[in-house]
Amino acid sequence: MATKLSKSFYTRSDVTLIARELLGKVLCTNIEGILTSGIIVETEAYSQRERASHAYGGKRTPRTETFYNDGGISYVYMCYGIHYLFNVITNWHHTADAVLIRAIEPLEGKEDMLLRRGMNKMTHRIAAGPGSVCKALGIDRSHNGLDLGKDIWIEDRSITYKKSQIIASPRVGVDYAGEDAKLPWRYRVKDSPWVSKAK
DNA sequence: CAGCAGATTGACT
DNA sequence: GTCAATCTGCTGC
Repeated sequence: MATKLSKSFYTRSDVTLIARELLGKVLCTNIEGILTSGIIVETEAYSQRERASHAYGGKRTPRTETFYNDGGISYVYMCYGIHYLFNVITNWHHTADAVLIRAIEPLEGKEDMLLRRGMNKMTHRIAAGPGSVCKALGIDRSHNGLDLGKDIWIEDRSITYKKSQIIASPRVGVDYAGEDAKLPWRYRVKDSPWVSKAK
């Protein structure tokens, strides 16, 4: 049984709750006629209340405009000039919260993921890490600010993890955020070989 | 308008 | 373990 998550899933106010609930959901893309999908096994929460977010303190710049929409749309941006990172905007249009998808376990379209990644056999690194996820699923800047539903969407296939299987830890790569860098807003599935390397 | 730093990755010493 | 790759958008002059 596969159901697309409804808008009301994303517009709730507790971004860390949404980040946790997204574990086990299935991220699907249909880009250039190629269907690929995978179970979300690692996420991070970002809120305008803390400095690690681009939209900290409600800051508005051309790049963060996407945050100020209702939940349920995509936020894709380029980092280090090389990698795309895929986020889901949550909360309502006055609050700039988002969940970063960091790792998936491939389901459909594995061959195409390998092709996009330039790999010839399936390894646990195929979509471990936010840049890798985007590359494997074919997500790029043109998918920024889209409603989740047509090219990119998330399904509930009744996969759930127990609380004891979900590990919360500090986020990586956000040291510049000072004290906020210590918030345990990174969530991953315990013992999953598909998550990115823990630091 | 120039300079800089970044929610990363993968190749190399 | 260390470091370069490479582009966008923000900050400051």
